[in-house]
Formats: sequence, C-alpha cells, structure tokens
Amino acid sequence: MVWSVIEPGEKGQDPDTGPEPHVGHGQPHAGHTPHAGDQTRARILSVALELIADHGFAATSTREIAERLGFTKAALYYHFRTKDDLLAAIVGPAMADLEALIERGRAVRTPEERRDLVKGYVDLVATHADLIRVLASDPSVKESAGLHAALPVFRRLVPLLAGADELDTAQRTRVRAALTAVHGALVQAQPADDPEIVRATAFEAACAVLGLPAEDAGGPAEVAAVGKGGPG
Amino acid sequence: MVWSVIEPGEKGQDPDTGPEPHVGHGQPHAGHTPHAGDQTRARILSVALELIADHGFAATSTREIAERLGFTKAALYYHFRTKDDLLAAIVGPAMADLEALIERGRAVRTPEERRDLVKGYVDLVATHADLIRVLASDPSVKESAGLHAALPVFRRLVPLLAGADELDTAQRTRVRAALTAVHGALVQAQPADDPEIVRATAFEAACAVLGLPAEDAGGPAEVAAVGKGGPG
DNA sequence: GTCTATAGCTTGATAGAC
DNA sequence: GTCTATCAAGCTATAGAC
Repeated sequence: MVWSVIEPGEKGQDPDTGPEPHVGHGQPHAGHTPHAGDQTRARILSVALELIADHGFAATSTREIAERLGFTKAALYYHFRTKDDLLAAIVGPAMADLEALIERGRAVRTPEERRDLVKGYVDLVATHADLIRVLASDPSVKESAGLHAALPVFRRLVPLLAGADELDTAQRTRVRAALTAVHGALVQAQPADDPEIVRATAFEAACAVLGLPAEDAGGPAEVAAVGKGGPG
Repeated sequence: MVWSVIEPGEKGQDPDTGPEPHVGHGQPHAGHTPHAGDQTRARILSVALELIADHGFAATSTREIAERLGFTKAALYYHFRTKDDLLAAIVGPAMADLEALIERGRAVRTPEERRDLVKGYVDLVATHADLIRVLASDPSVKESAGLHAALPVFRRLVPLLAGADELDTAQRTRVRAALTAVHGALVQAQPADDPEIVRATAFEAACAVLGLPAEDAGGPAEVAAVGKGGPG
C-alpha cells in the first residue's frame, strides 16, 4: 500500500519520476511541443487508469488496455517503455499536487491552518479519486519501480496534519485513520451521491478524527450543518 | 474493493462459500475428522495469506506459495481445486465472524449499543488484520468468484452502524469513512505500535466520525441517528 | 500426501514491415 | 504511429507415478 502512512525501512529514492514521453524506435518527437501523439498518449493514460482502478495494476494486462484502445500491445509499447513506466506516468500529476500541498503545509501552525490543510487533502483526493483507488488499494502497485518515490513524499504529510514533529502511537494512528477515512469516503462514493456532500462529509470526518474545528466546510449551508454528530 | 460499503449492481450470489476441503485424485478424506492433511492445509492457508497480504492476490502466484511451503504447485492443487478456492478458504473465518457480528447487531437500537457494535467491528478487524488488508486493499480480489458473497453480507453492517434503514448520501459517506478509518488504523499499524493503543484509537476515531459517545460512562451526550438533525 | 511432467494459455516485451 | 509476427517466461491447472 503505497499510501500507507508509515512503512518500515524505506530509504530515500531517486525522484525522477517525471512523465517523460517515451519515444520508440523512430524517435518522432523528444520535447514538449504538442503533436498528434500527445493526444494518443492522453487517451492511453485515461483508459489505463480506468482499467487499473477497476481491476488493479497486476490484474490489468497490457493486452487489455490496448484492446480497449482499439489497437495492439505493440502500439502501446511505442508510447511507454514498460508497464511500470505507464503507471508512473499515470501517477505523476497527483504526485505533483501532493508535493504542492505539502509545500503549502510547511507553514501550517494553528489548528485552523491544519484544518485548511485537511481541506486541501480532501480536494486532492477528490480530484484524483480514480488514481487514489489505485494507490491506496493495490498492493501490487507498491512493488512497481517508479512508485517508490511516492511513499516518502506522502509520509511528510503526517506530522503536518498531526501538528507535531514527534508522534506517539496514538497520534500516528489518528492521522492514519483520518487519511484513510478521506480515501474511503471519496473513493467509495457512488455516482448517485452528490460530490459536494461527499466531499464535505469526508472533510468533517477527518476533522472529527483529528480533533480539529470543522467549521467553514465550504459547501452549501445545509450540508455543513449535517454531521456535527449531535445536537448542541 | 470487496469491503467497499456500497457497490452498484450486484445481484445475490450463491452463498456456498464454505471452506470445503478439496480432495484430489485420491479422496483421502471427505469429512471433518482431523487428519495429517489438515495441518498441511492450515500451513497453506497461513503462508498464502501472508504472501497475498503482501503482494496482492493477482500478483501472488501459486508457484510462489508452493515454493515458500517447500513443495510444488501440484501439491497445492491437491488441497485446493483452484486459486480462487484457496482465497475463499482464507476468507472463510473472517466472514463467519462478520456474520456473527451482524447477527448480534440486529438488536442494536441505542447509540451506546451502536458504539458497542463499532467496538466489535474494531476487534474483528484487529483479529483479521492481514486478511482485511487483502479484502480492503486488493481490487483483484473482488473479481474472485468465491468472494462475491462477501459483499452483500458486509453491506448489511452499514444501516446498523448508521442507526437507520434509509440512508442519505451524508450518512452513507460517514459510515464508509468510519469503516475505512478503522481499516487504515489497524492495517497500517507498525510492529512497534502498541496494539492496544492502536485498537483504542481506531475505536475512538470511528466513534468520532459517527458521532457516537466514545466513553463508557463519561458523556451523557445524546445522539440520535447519524447525521439526522444538525445544530440548527 | 507429495512428486514429475506437461498441457495450454497469457503475459510483458521486442523486431521490423508499412 | 500502428501493424504483424514472434519470443521467452510466467501462469493456472491436470494427469498420473510413487
């Protein structure tokens, strides 16, 4: 579980998980200027994410992805050198967002600021819900080469949310619970569920676990009122 | 994710997921009387669970399991007809516990009783932590034949924890958040963490999310059904 | 109860035509 | 930029010897 809050024995990893466009035998393009291939690449990423989020990384074959895209495995390997590279490219944007959130969180000091950090995390997870389903869900992902870098990054979020540098077991556990609560709330949401309600509820749940003030949820007034747990 | 609280379009499945001892070509035993093979069977289940919890179901091969056990794949297939059957056998005990918990929960009415139900769930997850890591973590598991029965069972827990039969989005989301919080807290616990502290913190987190009184005799804070009625 | 041997299939990945 | 053709390696599962 890559998004596990704490994992033993993981050294610093090479951070070059950039979504470099792999170029095959013909080297048609090497930089950032948009080409027709970029659109194909985007299609691949979208389809692959959908399938992987559904069946898991290990259980999703390149053949399946290619078939769904309407072409062959070989064409897929033109765009991505390996299956792991494909996964790294899928994960890239969310990791960038997470890095940004952590950077923003470094200045956090008051409970209200931590609450805003939680809100930011909820938004991040909501934005990348399908991806989070993969990262937080699929054990086979953690064995993927390009993903080892994600873990240390994620871990930096923990003390920020806890509001302290040195954490005891209860504090660590509380943060783990809060983060997975957010994951579960957003990832397991049904299509019929109003996203805003889901998001607000996830936020409130995390705040409740962390003992943070849950006001200013940012949704409709009636939504913010729900779930304070009790009257009074 | 089998332990997802809600999943669309799932019909009733055949409930015969009993851990029937598969008997191979020689039919050495067919009933419940203990044999030497039962010990081997138990060893298989233990080793398989460990590997699957680590790498995921799809990413764990029968060869890997057999190798770790010190014998060959063929020997494994003597005890279990298919890889899916092996998974079903692993899952069996936890499912039985869950059924028992739900049966117990059918009589729940007061918030205090619901709190006790939460406690029971925490204990269940703690007892089967490795297994929960598989069920809640591995998307490939939900495609396993023997596991479809688990989902409807699990779903019956939701209204019991929410304290109502008809749930709105916020209520469902809150229960999902509480359950995944428990999962995360217990499954991600490190060896160095005191299990009792972890367990207590997971319990408190779930109660906080659900708006239940976390203390036994402490707070007389009356709480109606989850999410019903805000502070307004 | 565990073995060898193997069938039959799918996988991730490559080479080279077009 | 996508194809066909191909590969070695891995997989689940079976048959039958011991």
